[in-house]
Amino acid sequence: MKTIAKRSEDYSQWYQDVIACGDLAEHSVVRGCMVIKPYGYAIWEKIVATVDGMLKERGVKNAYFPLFIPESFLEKEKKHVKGFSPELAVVTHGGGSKLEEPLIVRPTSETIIYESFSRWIHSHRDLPFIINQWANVVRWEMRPRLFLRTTEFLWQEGHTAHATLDEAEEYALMILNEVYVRFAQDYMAMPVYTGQKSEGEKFAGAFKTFCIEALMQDGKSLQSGTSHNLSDNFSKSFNVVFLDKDGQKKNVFQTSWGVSTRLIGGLIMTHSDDKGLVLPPRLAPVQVVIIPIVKDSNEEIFSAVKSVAKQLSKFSVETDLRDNLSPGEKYYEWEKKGVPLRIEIGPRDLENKAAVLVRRDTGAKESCPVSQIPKRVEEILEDMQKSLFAAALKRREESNKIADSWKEFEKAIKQGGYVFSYFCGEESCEAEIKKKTKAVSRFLPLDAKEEEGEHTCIHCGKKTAHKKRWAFALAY
RNA sequence: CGGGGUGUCGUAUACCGGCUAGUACGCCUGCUUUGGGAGCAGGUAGACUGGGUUCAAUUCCCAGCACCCCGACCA
Repeated sequence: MKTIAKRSEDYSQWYQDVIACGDLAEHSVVRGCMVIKPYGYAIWEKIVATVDGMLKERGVKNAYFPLFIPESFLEKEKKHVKGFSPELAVVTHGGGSKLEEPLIVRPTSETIIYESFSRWIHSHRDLPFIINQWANVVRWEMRPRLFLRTTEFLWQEGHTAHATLDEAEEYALMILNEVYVRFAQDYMAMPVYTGQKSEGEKFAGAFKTFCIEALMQDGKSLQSGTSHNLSDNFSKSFNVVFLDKDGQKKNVFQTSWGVSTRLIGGLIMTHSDDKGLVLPPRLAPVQVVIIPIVKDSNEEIFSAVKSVAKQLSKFSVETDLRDNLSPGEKYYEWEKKGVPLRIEIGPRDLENKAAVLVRRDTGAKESCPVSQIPKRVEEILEDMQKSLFAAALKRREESNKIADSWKEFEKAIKQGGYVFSYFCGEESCEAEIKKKTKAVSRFLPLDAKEEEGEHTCIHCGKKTAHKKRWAFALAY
């Protein structure tokens, strides 16, 4: 039987074991690519349904653009192509002959979408223009890891055009705060910081990159979603112009934003334990599993199981009636799959007109009268959703550190978690910090208060531009 | 892409320059079982790929590929 490594002993192995034992995904025969198995894909489908719903509530419309992008398109935005060229997959042949112009398998779709924007947008009346697509993208990453960094991954990418820079910024932040933060915290139960990326860390071609960032159980940070204010960087290259109210032709200001299958990696590393996957109730493909404990009177037990399942029809319920497995084996199996709540019904319970409810996160067991089950299930799932978030938040807060000297900084980074320090923001300085500590700046917190006075960079000692401390951490 | 490591049934492993590649778990069939990884019986399935050395290669050598770890890259 495949066993799960302990987090404390081999975190990386633990991560892979949780995925294998949870039956989420496996490596494909193609380098760096994964096969997302039905149970793992069901989680993704829940993510898609929820995020898509949140976007649509905000007036976002879905569309679909080609997988292939002419090479010349990428080259139109210099920083963009420079940032992405090392990781591109290029198609040189099609239909048995060499292509006139190579096609890039999209690593992201700004270029091909903005070519369409240039033909679709004419007037200030067309703005804001808002499009999203759910798609696969390909980035030839050097070091793939299931869900966290795969050669091909699934995501949504939203693209907008606005009349002004301020409006673009506002929109980028709206998506970040109202969609990504809320989804991460309310559905994934994963606490996130919002922040702005440094020059060195921002998206290739962006004016500003905003992010949500979450702390994993091994003390590393995971960028879990991004929202970019692209300013008019791309609209100049792709000639996306509109006739403004004042009769002037102007370039649009743009945003792009995305979350990907990486979220599943974040979900795993936020909640799961040494027994396997732990899923927040709101994203669990199976929220409740009912396991009969069969003695002689099978029929009676089975009908009790079915009747309880029927009462719980508003939840995703699975009844495990397999007769070749002992109850214990079923417990282990569903625990590895992270099912939030297990209900056991056996002869003893039948006598008491009750069932045993067992929570996945705490292992707490309780006997519950049959008539109360729907209410209790609802309460427990809600409580679990909240307490998973609270536990993750507590873990993050307890590992947060402030460092105002280099010595403190080096020590704090080694301990894991976020380290908050003043920082000049310069790329060269950041590169040196990385060389010395392996840590990089993760973000300049959006909601932190500015502190009066002059501040100097933790590393180079230069006066800082911002009156806030940056968050540094080891990162995925 | 640089440095290191690993490739044996689905998983974990054993042995071996030569004989039918062994074991456990899994899986399949049947019966008996079922309150935390059940029992019996029968069955299924394997040397990453390609070259080389050799009378003989899963074993030794080389290359490729894949995975893992450390860097650089990254949602």
